[in-house]
Amino acid sequence: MNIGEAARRSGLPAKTIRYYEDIGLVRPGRCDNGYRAFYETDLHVLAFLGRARTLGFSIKDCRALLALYEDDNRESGRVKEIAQIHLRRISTKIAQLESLRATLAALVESCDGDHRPNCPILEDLATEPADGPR
Amino acid sequence: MNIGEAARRSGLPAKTIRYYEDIGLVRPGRCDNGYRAFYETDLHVLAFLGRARTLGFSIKDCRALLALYEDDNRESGRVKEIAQIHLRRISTKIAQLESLRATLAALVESCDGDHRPNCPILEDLATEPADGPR
DNA sequence: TCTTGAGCTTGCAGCTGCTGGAATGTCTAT
DNA sequence: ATAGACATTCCAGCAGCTGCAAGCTCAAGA
Repeated sequence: MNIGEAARRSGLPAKTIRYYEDIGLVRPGRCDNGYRAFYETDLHVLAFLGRARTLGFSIKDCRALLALYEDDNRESGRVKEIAQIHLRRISTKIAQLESLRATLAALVESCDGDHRPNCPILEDLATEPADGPR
Repeated sequence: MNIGEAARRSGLPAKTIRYYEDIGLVRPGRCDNGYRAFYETDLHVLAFLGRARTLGFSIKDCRALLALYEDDNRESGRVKEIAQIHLRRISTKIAQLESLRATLAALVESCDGDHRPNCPILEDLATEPADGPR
């Protein structure tokens, strides 16, 4: 099948599929006219990638997971490990965002938000140190 | 003062300061030798930017906040509005990540993680539809 | 005075993960 | 023959820096 149908069936934009080929995540064949030729196995790979990306795995993670997916002798422990690392990253990110939200919510709360220029939010921005978790 | 000291005192890398000048967020003077010349007001701006970025405001937001910061006739309502929009974005992001974490945690939980190839995580990746919140 | 080294300058490339556009080629149907 | 829907490649751009390279300037030591 051509890239259009592969896109429709995998849920990924054609552009993204070409990009995935560029970086070696998928290897469709080629027809005589130069068009890419996708088979069912390619579709599986594309669906796999779409799902993994939806779950927030990086392209690098996807590459590793895909290699494991295609390796019949894989150890599931390796897969779990990648997923756990990712899970920890997500948790860390959530914690950071929650801390951020608390700070910002307090600032928003403290600001009258009226027509006068007085604004605790700007005061905080101007005086608090810039450091902290980047 | 030179960029090195401005970097030390603002907590921002010199590279970042140059970048901020490039995109017009800060406008230091110049010495005869071509070196940038920072004054206290520039330092205030840099600290302001550092703090705002730490709070997750985009460069675009920072530009708006900075304009308000420098506008004596500002309405604090405008500042509050920007902060509230950002706050909502953060909350949305947190919700997405939490949903992600739940899905991923369930997958991780279901995988033995041993030396055998059997792996529910890979099974999920290969079979669940790729769609959903991007 | 010469040299060394730190600090400054610019410009360009690269990071992540696509996305858009332009110019061109191919297939299908009328 | 021609329209239009597809396909191809390549180049640029998004955010927000960061690293590198080549070349200044400046201050201190031998």
